[in-house]
Amino acid sequence: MARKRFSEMHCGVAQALEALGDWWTLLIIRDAFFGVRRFTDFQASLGIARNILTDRLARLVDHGILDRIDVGDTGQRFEYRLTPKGEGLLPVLTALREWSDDWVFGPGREPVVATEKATGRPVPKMRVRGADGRELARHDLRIVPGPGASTQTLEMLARRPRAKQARQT
Amino acid sequence: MARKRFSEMHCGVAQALEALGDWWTLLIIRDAFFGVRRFTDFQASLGIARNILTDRLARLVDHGILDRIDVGDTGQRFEYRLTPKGEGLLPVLTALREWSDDWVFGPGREPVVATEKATGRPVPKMRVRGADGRELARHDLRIVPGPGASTQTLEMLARRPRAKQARQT
DNA sequence: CGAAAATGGTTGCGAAACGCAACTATTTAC
DNA sequence: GTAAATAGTTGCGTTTCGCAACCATTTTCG
Repeated sequence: MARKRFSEMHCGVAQALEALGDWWTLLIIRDAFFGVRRFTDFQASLGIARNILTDRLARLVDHGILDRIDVGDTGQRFEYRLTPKGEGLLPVLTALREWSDDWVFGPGREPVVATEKATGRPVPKMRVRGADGRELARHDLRIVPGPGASTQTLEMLARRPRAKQARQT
Repeated sequence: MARKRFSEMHCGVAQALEALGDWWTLLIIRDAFFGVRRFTDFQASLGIARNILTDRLARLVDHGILDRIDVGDTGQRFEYRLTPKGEGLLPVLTALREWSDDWVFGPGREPVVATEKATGRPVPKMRVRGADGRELARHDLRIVPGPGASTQTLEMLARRPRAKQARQT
């Protein structure tokens, strides 16, 4: 058994990772956001092996992230298009891109910039913000059980993690 | 050759994926955000194989996302802690969790909820917003070359993707 | 109409990655 | 001083991945 499945983990991050499958998946979705729809175009754009691409596309269709529709007039010819669920991944892709803009490329070295089509102005960076609009950092947050919390979730949240400071209580 | 490397792709999403490596990596980081710091605790929390955990932690340290620090008073005892670069992943984790809240669990079934420590109120969902604060969807965005654009980037952006509509020009 | 190219895959093979269990070497607790 | 905890490493068998070759339709072009 090579890959462990995350589906049984009752955690949003794990569930998202389960659906997105592996790294190729997000690159496929990125291409889909750019307007790529055809098998051959994904393959040429990403350089992914064809059998893997077949598998990933099928998995994305199973998860309701892409639709596979026959656009052939007489015979069949397929296109893969983002569903609303797939389009909902825009914040995920944006967060990933902005993170590498900040921490991999660095300011002034961004390979691409997102702008508003209407105004041409750059899109401000996405941040976690409170109800008052102020940016929140890790320690400003408290994760509490939600309406769908399982016992597994509860015990995970109850666990007080050890750290060096708390060694001699 | 099993895994293809994304490092040579001049794309922010690909670069982020390169650094984050594979799915375990983000779960490790999620645990780190929850306060987990010890090898054994990561292992117990995730159920990850120990050799894989060793590899992933080392890779995260190489990428500057975690620091491995010796907290031993006499001998050595290690802890892995998020660096600022690692803490910068908060929007990525948040976007993933919110996506599965919206599309996997559904409203009213969220396993966990992020609240503001100061007020106790739930943290509003993160969205891509324009300068005027309005939410932007996929088609409101235009991706243009940034200051660090390579020829590879330019030709990718120049490519007009085929779609069924454009078949008979 | 007929040949060639494009499209959208599937199959087989070798290499790399993964999961599991066992083992090890320090360090800490009792 | 012995036992347990910590932080790994090693070996082995299974799974997945990348590559190249192959295949069945469908479309294009002369």
